[in-house]
Amino acid sequence: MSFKQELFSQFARVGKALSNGNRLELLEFLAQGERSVEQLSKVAGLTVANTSQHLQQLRHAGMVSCRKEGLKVYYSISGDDVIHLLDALRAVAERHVSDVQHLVNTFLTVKDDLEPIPRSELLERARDGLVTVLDVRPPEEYAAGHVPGAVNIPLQELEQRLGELGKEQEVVAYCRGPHCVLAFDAVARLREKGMKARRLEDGYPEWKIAGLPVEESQTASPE
Amino acid sequence: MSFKQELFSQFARVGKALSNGNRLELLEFLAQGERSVEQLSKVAGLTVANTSQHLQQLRHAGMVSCRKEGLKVYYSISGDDVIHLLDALRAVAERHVSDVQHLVNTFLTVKDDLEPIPRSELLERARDGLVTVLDVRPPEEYAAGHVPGAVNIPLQELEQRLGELGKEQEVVAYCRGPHCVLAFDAVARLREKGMKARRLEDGYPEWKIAGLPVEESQTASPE
DNA sequence: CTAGTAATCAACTAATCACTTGAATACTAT
DNA sequence: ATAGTATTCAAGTGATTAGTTGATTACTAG
Repeated sequence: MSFKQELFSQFARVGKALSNGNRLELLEFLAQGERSVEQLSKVAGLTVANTSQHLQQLRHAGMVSCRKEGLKVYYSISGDDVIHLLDALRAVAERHVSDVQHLVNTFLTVKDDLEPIPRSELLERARDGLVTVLDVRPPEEYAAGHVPGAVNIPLQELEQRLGELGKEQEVVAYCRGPHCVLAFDAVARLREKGMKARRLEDGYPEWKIAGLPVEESQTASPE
Repeated sequence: MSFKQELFSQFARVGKALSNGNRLELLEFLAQGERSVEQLSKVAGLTVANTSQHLQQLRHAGMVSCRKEGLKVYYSISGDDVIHLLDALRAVAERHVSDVQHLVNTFLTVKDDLEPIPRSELLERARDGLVTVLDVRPPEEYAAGHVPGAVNIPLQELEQRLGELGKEQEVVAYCRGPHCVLAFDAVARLREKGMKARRLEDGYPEWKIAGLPVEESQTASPE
């Protein structure tokens, strides 16, 4: 029954795509929207050639697709099922691998205080002016699409631009996904300054997939 | 930001667990219920030592847990989220990796005729006596739990025991999971004999997770 | 205590993988 | 054409992985 083995090794090809930390990081960035090879290589801290190789593996596993436009090649996640797969992977890692829990716990000062706010709640509370929505991703990613009304302050600039956020107002921060550290970090820093801050559950890709409204800036890269 | 890298490599550990065909096969068997190392090694066609090593990797990734009883060590899937992860993996592989589709297509004579029947439909149609439910897994797995009223005829015996299935009655076959070949094979053979046969969507683990009723025989291995 | 069984461990080989480097391709602008 | 840029290809190296084999541990039955 060689058919069986063939089949399992095809599945394993998808598994292999998930077996490397750098590839998972690339996938997390790609979950934001399409990106060029160069952008991805910078953000993941890899050489361009290496990034290209990883992307090709992901493409062979059917997880990303690419589109050539002029000189640049834009890669993107090839379907919502891939995002679901990534979330399922995260769920298992988070629930079972105690090291992950430990990492998250030690990174955050107080865990229980950091309950994320559900997506469903955010929209109405933002509309009522009860919270300020803070997008801590880099401007390019913000431009490509963000939660309506969100203020964009990249993490590096947070300390200087604290004034832009109301001292009393509760801040809800979000970033790339449920385990992107940016929002965790932002919340931790805001809390250090004595501000009320929470994290949005998950991140922008999940928000978008959930069918909630998004806003795009004019400088956005083409979708 | 070494925290980020740590985190991604923890996720990658789970990904690595999914990166080998034999491990995926072991997981599929484990999705049926708990199994001893020896059972698993036989069914996957691996040596006991090698099986043990794979199982330990899975355990490190938090995907399976084990329980020692006397001489034997019984492994089992450590949570429903693991089954969801496996399904998400399958979904991506199936949808995107054209080779898988090709494999499935060539293996089955006519694809469009082989639409699986949804779980929800099966129960009522079986109750009304419209279909015969056929479990083509080995007797041990059948004994450990099966769809109520299902007839157990392992694939090898199918040809001889054809008489047990009504000639006119439609047969719905199921096995271990959405891509276990047993049910595909059974349907193909029954159709060759001119019988009406379809596959149940997914397999037994998904049935059980969906909270649908199951039946257990007295010879079942402990759950 | 002894023999026997289930599982794991330890040491090893062949294969695969991640990453680097330098060259090649594909496209754009001058 | 020519130079310049983004990406891919090809070849090589060190690290990791899959699987084999034989020894070792943990337990049971006589």
